[in-house]
Amino acid sequence: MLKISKLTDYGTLVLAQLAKESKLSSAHKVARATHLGQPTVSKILKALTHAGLVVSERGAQGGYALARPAVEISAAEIIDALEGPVAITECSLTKGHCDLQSNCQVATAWQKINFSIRRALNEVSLVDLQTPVELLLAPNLKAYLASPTNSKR
Amino acid sequence: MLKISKLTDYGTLVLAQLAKESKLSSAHKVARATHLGQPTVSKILKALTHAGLVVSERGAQGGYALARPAVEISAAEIIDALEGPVAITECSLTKGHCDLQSNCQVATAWQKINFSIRRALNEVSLVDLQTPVELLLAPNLKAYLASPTNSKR
DNA sequence: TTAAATAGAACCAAAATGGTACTATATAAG
DNA sequence: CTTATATAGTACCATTTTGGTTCTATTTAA
Repeated sequence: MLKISKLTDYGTLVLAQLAKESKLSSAHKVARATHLGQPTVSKILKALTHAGLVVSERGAQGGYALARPAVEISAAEIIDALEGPVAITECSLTKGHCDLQSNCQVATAWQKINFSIRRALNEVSLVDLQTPVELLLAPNLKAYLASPTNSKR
Repeated sequence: MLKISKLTDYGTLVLAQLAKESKLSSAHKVARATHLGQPTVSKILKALTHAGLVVSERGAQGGYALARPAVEISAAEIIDALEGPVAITECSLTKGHCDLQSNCQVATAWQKINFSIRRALNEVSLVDLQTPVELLLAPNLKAYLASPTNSKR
């Protein structure tokens, strides 16, 4: 269904919350602010830390903070951090019993589409994701949506 | 993981196969040509028929054929047919216990991204998907990939 | 009448997902 | 130096989704 998982969605909330704070925030605090379960928030923050999007400090008065300015955190990175590297449809016939190149080329086509989507997601930053109202897409996608061919909703 | 399911991938193979034929093809025949299991191919063809991408004729000598020229079948339609309507990350807080508009706006952002991806997929036709070698993306995405900012790699 | 097909539903195993729990470790503060 | 607070890491489990099969009913050409 080409959907973003709940975890990733939550992750965005969590990151957006961190972006609002200048100091370290504990998982507990973030959980309260986002209305999410604390264990879940912890899990997410661990993953985000592991991916390098967030830095952590252990011990009392410890917590989490964005590793970089929100502008420098992309949607693609968030997805990667929480859903693992984008697993493109792997050719299910890789085991050698596929002689029809034409078929494999089809698989490659999806891969390219996926790759292009990734590129697009690369251009969307956390700031865009938390921007309230307006269109927040990568420049070219913005233009794409604005083009007459695609404007009739 | 933002991945296209195997079924959808298979579906593309199946559709591409139908595109090669001018007459009706039985599920059995398509299965042989694509190296997929016949029951699986049948299931896929049923779904594609249900979605109106394929027409069917029952009885002996029956089979399936594309309902329209391959150019008029989009990647988005294929995904819709085999994975159901694109289920965007639904706001998990819809039940009313979410007062923080700021959070809900974040959810909306993903929805918009998803929507834009859909738009892009709309511009990719089955013909593009079976085109062997070259880039086969929607015009603006093509331009996007070609732009200097994104061309390294 | 029979064989070749699709239609439709139900079913099942395996994988992915969402969420929780538990143990270990680090650190600030009393 | 002890304790409370906090993250790190792992493992676990229930639920859902996915991939694939099977079975029955129906249609139609020969």
